[in-house]
Amino acid sequence: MSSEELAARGQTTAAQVRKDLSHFGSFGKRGLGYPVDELRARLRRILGIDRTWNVGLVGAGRIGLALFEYPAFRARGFDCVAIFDSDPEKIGRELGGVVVQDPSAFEEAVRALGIELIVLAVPAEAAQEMAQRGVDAGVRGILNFAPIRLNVPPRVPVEDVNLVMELEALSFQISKDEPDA
Amino acid sequence: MSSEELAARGQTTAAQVRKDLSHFGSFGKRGLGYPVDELRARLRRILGIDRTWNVGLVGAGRIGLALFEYPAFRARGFDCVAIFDSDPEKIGRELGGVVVQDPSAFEEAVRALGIELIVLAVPAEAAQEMAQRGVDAGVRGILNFAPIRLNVPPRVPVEDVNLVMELEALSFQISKDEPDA
DNA sequence: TCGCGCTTGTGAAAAGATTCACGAATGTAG
DNA sequence: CTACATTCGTGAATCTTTTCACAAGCGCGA
Ligand SMILES: NC(=O)c1ccc[n+]([C@@H]2O[C@H](COP(=O)([O-])OP(=O)(O)OC[C@H]3O[C@@H](n4cnc5c(N)ncnc54)[C@H](O)[C@@H]3O)[C@@H](O)[C@H]2O)c1
Ligand SMILES: NC(=O)c1ccc[n+]([C@@H]2O[C@H](COP(=O)([O-])OP(=O)(O)OC[C@H]3O[C@@H](n4cnc5c(N)ncnc54)[C@H](O)[C@@H]3O)[C@@H](O)[C@H]2O)c1
Repeated sequence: MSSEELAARGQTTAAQVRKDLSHFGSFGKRGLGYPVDELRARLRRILGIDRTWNVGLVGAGRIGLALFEYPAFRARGFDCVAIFDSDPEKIGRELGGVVVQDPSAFEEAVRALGIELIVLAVPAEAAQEMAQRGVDAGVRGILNFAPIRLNVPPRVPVEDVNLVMELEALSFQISKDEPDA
Repeated sequence: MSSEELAARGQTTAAQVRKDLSHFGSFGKRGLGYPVDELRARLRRILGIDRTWNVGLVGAGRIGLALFEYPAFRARGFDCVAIFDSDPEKIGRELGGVVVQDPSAFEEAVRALGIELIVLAVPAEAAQEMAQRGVDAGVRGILNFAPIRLNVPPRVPVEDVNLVMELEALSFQISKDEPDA
């Protein structure tokens, strides 16, 4: 497949595709394009998704459960192996083979199960504490839904999901074309 | 408040704050900094969040309901005034004052209620169709959770939320420091 | 084997974003 | 009223990203 076709599929340009790929190596064959299967395999390796990641879910509330039940994560190699929630009502309940645990078991479970990524879906007040405890226990990356800026060492990447801001981005794009209301 | 202090809070630099703001006008006073209340008011206006937006939720599944019950949206001016789902089990149920409707009522409701934004939380197969129907009915922006690229006219902004990619971004950042596994 | 049609990989150019640095305002204190 | 300590707004300089454009490589068919 040529960079031209990859670009069309990825909503970008052929030059961009080639430059981006060339940053990681030389994948294509001149006159022929890129061998799709091999390219995918090498990109999976570069992205670090050529393996399974053990994920811990912190907070079994509305968003946490929606995520846990979303099959696409496991299908893409992100395996939620533990759930933690402070609500006594929820502790002990089983969800798809995983039992909700008390947060006091967090550090132990991170180490025992080899959890490298956590999804933080707890109220903002609890997020910083759980992030810190996770990092101390060996967590290497955090997907954060709480609307606060987490303070963690720079070696631990954090991806923030802020859906209110996504809506605000829409409202800005819509409003900016209107001189005045 | 000075650009220095704004920068510290926003994880950026003073020069960046000043350049960004200057792009929209001249808000500060030399020697003094920016008047916070007025700055906030003017930024809200620029972002288009100085008013309420009527939002329609398409798909009352796991993620859709989690979003609907999330109070931060209404608190920030995004008011979910209608819910649509094709599941007969769900149609007619009331959730926080809003009744789940059959998708056949979609266009009518968009017009009647003045829905300008929709949240697409339906399976990927249904997303394009509902996007198109929304746009035809007058929807002006789409927050899309379905893992497909929507085809809509350029005047309608789309914000995609792809949580698998967020996790992949973490795995990449973690893996890239390791020469080899 | 040679020529031809494609397509990559990559320097160079262009465009875009960030940082620097300083003149011009602004309030304050004496 | 003047001197001074601040801090904005903004051109110029720097850094980054994207786009351009083309030599070099590849397979194919004659
Ligand atoms: N619901 C949404 O659509 C949505 C969207 C974006 C962001 N968020 C954010 O995600 C977070 C969770 O939102 P939610 O709507 O799922 O809230 P929720 O109240 O439904 O769930 C939070 C869960 O966290 C648990 N919890 C509290 N403290 C805990 C701790 N220390 N350890 C483990 N569990 C703990 C609670 O028992 C509860 O079950 C919040 O920060 C919210 O701002 C939610
Ligand atoms: N659950 C998650 O954590 C998650 C995360 C990211 C993205 N997504 C995406 O969000 C979408 C919804 O995911 P989900 O987990 O909530 O799925 P879900 O199956 O729980 O919910 C989907 C809902 O949409 C309804 N529906 C189907 N066709 C419809 C139509 N034409 N009009 C109106 N409603 C219709 C179904 O009846 C169902 O209630 C999917 O595209 C999924 O890939 C989900």
